[in-house]
Parts: sequence; C-alpha cells; structure tokens
Amino acid sequence: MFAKDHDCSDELREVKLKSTPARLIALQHFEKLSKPTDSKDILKFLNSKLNIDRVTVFRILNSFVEKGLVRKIDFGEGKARYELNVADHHHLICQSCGSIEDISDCNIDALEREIKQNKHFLVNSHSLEFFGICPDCQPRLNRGQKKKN
Amino acid sequence: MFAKDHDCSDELREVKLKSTPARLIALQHFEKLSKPTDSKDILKFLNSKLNIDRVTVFRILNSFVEKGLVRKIDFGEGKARYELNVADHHHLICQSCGSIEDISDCNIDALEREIKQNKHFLVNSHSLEFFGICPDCQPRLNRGQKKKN
DNA sequence: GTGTATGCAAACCGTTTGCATAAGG
DNA sequence: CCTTATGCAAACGGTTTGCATACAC
Repeated sequence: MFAKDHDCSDELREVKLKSTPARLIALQHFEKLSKPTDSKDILKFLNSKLNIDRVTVFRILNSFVEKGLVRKIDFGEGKARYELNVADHHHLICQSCGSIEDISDCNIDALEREIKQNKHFLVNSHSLEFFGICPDCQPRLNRGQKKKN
Repeated sequence: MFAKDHDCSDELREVKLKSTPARLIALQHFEKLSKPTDSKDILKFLNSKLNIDRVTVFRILNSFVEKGLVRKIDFGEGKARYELNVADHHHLICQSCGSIEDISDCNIDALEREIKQNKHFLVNSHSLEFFGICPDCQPRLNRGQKKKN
C-alpha cells in the first residue's frame, strides 16, 4: 500500500520515463484507482489539476502500457480501459449499472499449463471477463427498472 | 446463384429476419468459417458475390448478433470480430502470425457457479482468450524472424 | 544542449445514424 | 401493401500522426 500522495517519480525513473507533471499525476491516479478506467476519465482527472490535451493522455497511457506499469483491457465497449498492472485478476462487469468488481486469481494457471502441454501454444497472457448482473441490480431488474450507467 | 451448399433461409426465418441475398450469403459464409472474422472480411466476401455497402454489413452483423445467430468477440484490436454462435469455446491467438485456434470448453462453469455463490453476481456470459505464440511461430521467433500477419 | 514530451490540427478507422429508395412477405 | 433492408452521405467516438514548441535531464 502506498501513502496518500505517493511520489511516483521512482517508478517512472525505473522504467526510463521522464517525470513530467502529467505522468506523475496520472500514475498517482492509477495507484488510487481500484477499477479499470478509460482515457476520458484520466483526461478529466488530469484536467482538474493541470491543462492537458487528450492526445497527450493517449501517449502517456501507451507509454505506461509499453513499460508495463499499466495494463490495457478491453470489455468490448469500443474503447480501451486501463488499470495498474498488478497481480493477475479478472472482472465482473454488470451489464445493468456498469459496475466493475475484481475477482482474484482463478485457476487459469492449470489451464495454461494444459494448453502448453496439449497444444504446444506458449501463453503470454489471457483475458477473462464475466458479464452479467451485479447483486445490487438484480432486485432492480426484477422490478423492471434499469439504472443508467 | 446463391445457396450452393446450404440454404440458410430457414435459420433466418426462425429468427424472423427477411431472407435477403446478402444475409443468406453472409450466414453461409459464417457456417463455413472456422475462425472469428471481422466486418472487413465479411464485406470483402460479400462484395465478391454482389454489390454491398459496408454500412449494410454492419447492420447485418448487428442483426445476427441480436438474434443470437452470431457472437461478437473482442480481441482488443480496436475492432470487433464475429463467429457463428455455437458451443462455448475460447481462442488461442498467436501474437506473431495472428493465427487463431479454438479451444473447447474449459471448466469455466465451475468458476461461474462459484462466482454466483460467493459474489451473488449473475453471470450472463464471459470472454476468455489466450494470447501467446503458436507452435509454428516458436522456432521462427527463436531464429529472430517474424511472419507478417 | 539534446532528446523527449506536449499541444494543436488533422487524419484515421471502425462503427452508427438519417433519410430516401428498393425489395421481401 | 406495409414493413423492413439497403445505399449513400455524413457524423461519431476513440485513437494516432505530423509538426512545431516546451521542457526534463
């Protein structure tokens, strides 16, 4: 766990990225975020602290992904999401309210080993996401309501 | 002219879609395809048989997905892929040559049951894809070569 | 000082929408 | 007929690129 406003310049130096204000704030933001977010959210957050162009946000995100600081995820929304690249985990995505919950490592490792043995396919990474209805939305849907995301 | 192998008009009638030439050919194409493909490929194939606009291709694909004939998949490429909606299965995607291989049902069911019990989250669907290097590409990469997709 | 990061404008790509016309049942 | 499907043009949202300038090291 990191302190409230942890200076991320060490992390940036480690991956040979210059410590610019935008990058520092963006990385701090990721460290406080619990759920995968999109470029728009990052832009909004950065813009609340300094002036930044959305193009720069994409360049920052790409550099973070390239350096392995951040992981790029795709929920099939026509846009990418990003989250801090920590331990392997997956997501429960509510199709009603859009909430996202983490689930920690399932035994995909076993499956990957099996794939390697049977198919001789070298697995680098995998994506596993579950789409459905979260506990909060289930009663709401039964009453015929739908919460706008 | 059309419907050489299998006339798909029955399938279309079943889901209450009008049997137009483009839809028939598209559905036939899907039935012969073994791997998930994209809108461009469908457009190209359709255009080899008749004149069709890419907008119409998207509308056809969306109607197929909506009616459950076809499944929409996302490999994080910035575009959607589509495949015939058959038994639950997943994919091995080679990051070197782009080849796609199916793997049949892994025991995700158990995981889904667990999620339902522990998280009270109602799973409607899931996506599971593996990214890595296929057997063909492994020696090639060791020799420092890279096959263009 | 040198190379990288940023801003701005513009392009790009997949996809959707509006509207008029064509065609299926 | 009446409804739905298609074509065309245009819009759209996310993302990338080119180029000049500003900034980190």
